[in-house]
Amino acid sequence: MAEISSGYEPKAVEEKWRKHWEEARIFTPNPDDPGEAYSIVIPPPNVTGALHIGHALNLTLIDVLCRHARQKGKNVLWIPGTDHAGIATQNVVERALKKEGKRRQDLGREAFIERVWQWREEYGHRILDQIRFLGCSVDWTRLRFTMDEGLSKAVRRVFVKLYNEGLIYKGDYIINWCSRCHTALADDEVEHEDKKGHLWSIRYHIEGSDESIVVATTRPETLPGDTALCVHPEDERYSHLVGKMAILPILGRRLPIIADSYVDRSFGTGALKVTPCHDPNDWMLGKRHNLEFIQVIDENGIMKAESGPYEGLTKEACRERIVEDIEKEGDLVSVSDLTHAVGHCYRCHTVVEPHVSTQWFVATTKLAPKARAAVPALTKILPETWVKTYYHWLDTIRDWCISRQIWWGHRIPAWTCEHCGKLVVAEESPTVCPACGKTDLIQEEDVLDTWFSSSLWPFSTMGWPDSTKDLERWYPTSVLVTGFDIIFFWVARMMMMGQHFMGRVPFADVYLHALVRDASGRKMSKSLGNVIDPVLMIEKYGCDALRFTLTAFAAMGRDIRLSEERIEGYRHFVNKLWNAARFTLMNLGDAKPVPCNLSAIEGLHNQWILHALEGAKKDVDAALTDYRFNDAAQTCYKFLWSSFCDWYLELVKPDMQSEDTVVRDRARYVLWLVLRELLVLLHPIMPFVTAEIWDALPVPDSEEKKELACEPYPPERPECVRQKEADAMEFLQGVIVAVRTVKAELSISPAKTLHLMAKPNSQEQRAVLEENREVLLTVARLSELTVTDELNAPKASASEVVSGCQLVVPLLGAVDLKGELARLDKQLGKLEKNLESVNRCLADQNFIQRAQKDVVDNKRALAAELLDNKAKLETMRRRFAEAIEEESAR
RNA sequence: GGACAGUUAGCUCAGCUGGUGGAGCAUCGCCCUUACAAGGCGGGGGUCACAAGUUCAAGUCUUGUACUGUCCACCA
Repeated sequence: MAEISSGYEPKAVEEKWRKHWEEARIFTPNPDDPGEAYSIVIPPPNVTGALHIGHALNLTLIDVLCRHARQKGKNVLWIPGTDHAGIATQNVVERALKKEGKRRQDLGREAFIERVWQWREEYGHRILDQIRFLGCSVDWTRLRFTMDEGLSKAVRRVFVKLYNEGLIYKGDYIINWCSRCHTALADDEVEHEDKKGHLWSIRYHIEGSDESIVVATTRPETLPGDTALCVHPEDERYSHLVGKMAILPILGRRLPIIADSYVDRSFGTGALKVTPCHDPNDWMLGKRHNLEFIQVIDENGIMKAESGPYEGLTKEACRERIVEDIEKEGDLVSVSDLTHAVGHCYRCHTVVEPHVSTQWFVATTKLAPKARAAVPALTKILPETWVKTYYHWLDTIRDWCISRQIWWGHRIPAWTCEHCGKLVVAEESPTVCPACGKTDLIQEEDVLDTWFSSSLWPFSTMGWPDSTKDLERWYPTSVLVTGFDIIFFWVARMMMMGQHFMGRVPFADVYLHALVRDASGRKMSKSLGNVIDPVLMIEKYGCDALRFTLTAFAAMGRDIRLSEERIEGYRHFVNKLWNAARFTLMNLGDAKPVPCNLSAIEGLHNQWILHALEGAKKDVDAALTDYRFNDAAQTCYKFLWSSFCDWYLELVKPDMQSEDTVVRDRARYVLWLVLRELLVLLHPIMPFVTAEIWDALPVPDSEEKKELACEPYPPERPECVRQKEADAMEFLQGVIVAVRTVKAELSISPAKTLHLMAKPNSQEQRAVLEENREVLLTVARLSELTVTDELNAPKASASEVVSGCQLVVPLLGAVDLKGELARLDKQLGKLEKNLESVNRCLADQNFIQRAQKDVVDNKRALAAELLDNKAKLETMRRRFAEAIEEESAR
């Protein structure tokens, strides 16, 4: 296919390659394949999810890494999969049920779970399709789901082992309860948000005395659950009351007054009511002081019988009533405004209620130290700024509440014998009680926290607990790429589980990427209406444009402010590549490229572009190795646009017109080679457009055509590194720019051809100008080029100095001479300023003596050059001023 | 209350080990030059948040201040 259309149209192209990659199973590696192992597990998106921009960033970066690793000859495995997302998925299905007027309880557990599986069958592939849509080079044959059979087996194995080791236990504890989701939540599933509320000060009378203690509370509805008052042991205001009894308002119960240094004397009245069942700190106080535990709010947020007259009220209604009642009794001392942090469920945003109940826990306090010690020795966290956060979390970790009172998830493999009360924890359902031999075994109702199965992901996806070839070949994984928002939920827990069960950390590197925000830096959210839908962006601008944008903005440790305009902007880049390819194909015609000896290649422009390509190859490789995605993208961008398109394609045009077939074939070959290697560099970032162009590109007879996705990274070509020629090219470019500048600033039409006279500063410059005469005439649009040592230019000439080479363009006809004078003055002004600062430096003896020698030498050379330029320009200015006088004299 | 980041051109951001401040977009001027108007060429625009310190030399290193943002935390 040597013909491609003039504007790049992504849709059909993408469709074609997506299908091809999957069908050809290009990304399905074999453990026996050669090459260093390289593996990544996908951060499994929720099965209920739709691709959002954060996924798009995450997946793009992983795909860039995987494709690049493949190019470097590694044996790459990228495992895709989804997470069953317990609470989220259950919520979705419950909502669907609600439309039918049913609750999950109406169906019963089994039927409900059946229903969830059905739902997953029907809708669960959406997110997978979107991963496909993004062009991810995952191995679809190894697709996993956190609830599939293998992973369930892994979960049970882990649970039982941890239980037997005493690292999983069951106990009463105050946990975070979401009364809407009807389940316990782990500490990090609670989001704290500052809310405006009130602080009520309530008087508690002291038994057998006229005295009273005023305490402040933000939650008066918990008052019926009070079982003590607490003050600081050294607080003189209250010390005489410690040990006495206070009377609970309204209910009249007697409350001991205790002392504990936990109390902050300076806050409120320095006295505190203790409600052990409804506040985590009070719970701690209750345990420490052996207080009574009275639960007054139930798991639905309704007041229990223990709350006496308030039984049956919602906790909100109860709050109002209690405040009213206390006020009536005259014990409401004051009400003030207070802003304080209130916990919300991270799934449904309902206010979380501390709740005492029996739950299962993983003793993460025991597993944490090893996971901490692994960083950075065994696992490197990048950017490093997150290491401290990781440490801090592990240092202050509490045991992990893993039981959830929902139905969708891995059911806890524990059974209680109804007869003897024996608790049996086993991988397979026991048929008889090992203690009494009876068969009345009831399984735990609760399921495990979704993150429990996620924490096993790096090895469970590779087939653990079986010993598989995949595990042997690809565990531990090379790198985990994920957002920093799940460093605790997921990363730290995978570290603990990986170390405990595999004996090795699950990944060598952890790369934490930024959050994608909107153009003004706000989080993207549906309610703000500022979400950018990646699927829509792909449809509008093409997948490559989106991918390139995300890569270009993925600077380490910095959030990304994304807007649609940016994606639109990078679409231009994709199109630029497309058109550069069109130019190349057009000029190759039907001819196949004929390789020539690169170490002896002629033509400054050829030498230069090959030299620049070597630099780009090195830079891109180094950048991707260091996870500097933005640098890799930037290098490609600059090389393609600024070097290849802006210069090389223009410089090579005369060659293409040349009668000399040697010149022409040589240029064709270089053009072909540079484009080809550039396609390889860009392919990890923009897989589609590059694959399409690659496909259209002919190969020399000596080569077999492969597909781009399987093409290795281009080899280094030391023979193409030519610094001297690159410098010469820079000079030539300077000359061309000078001519253009003169035209533009003096309002001479770019189409107007001019006579350029040049007085070179050296033999090298002379040679460069002479040897590139054709290029100069074409690209700088000259009518004539005179290279001379004797400048016999008319006084009315524009002039420039480039690297000491004097350039003069006679100005004929209707040119504004004053304009040139102004231009020269501006140039001279700039020179003057530079020279001054350089001279100031050189005049400083301290600098001369203490600075490094080469720095001083460079400065001196610079000063000399500036001085030379200045002298030359001043001469020209003088002559020019005379020309103007002569003009006006006429 | 702790911890961490950020502050560079109108906007979004690069600037590695200190040595005359960069890119993209936007803006202005000129061009439909046979790959590309989703383009080409050229120009303008910055006491690098503020202050002190180290140094011959600071956007770059140190400390402090201000503002912005994020995360963690049991202030009732």
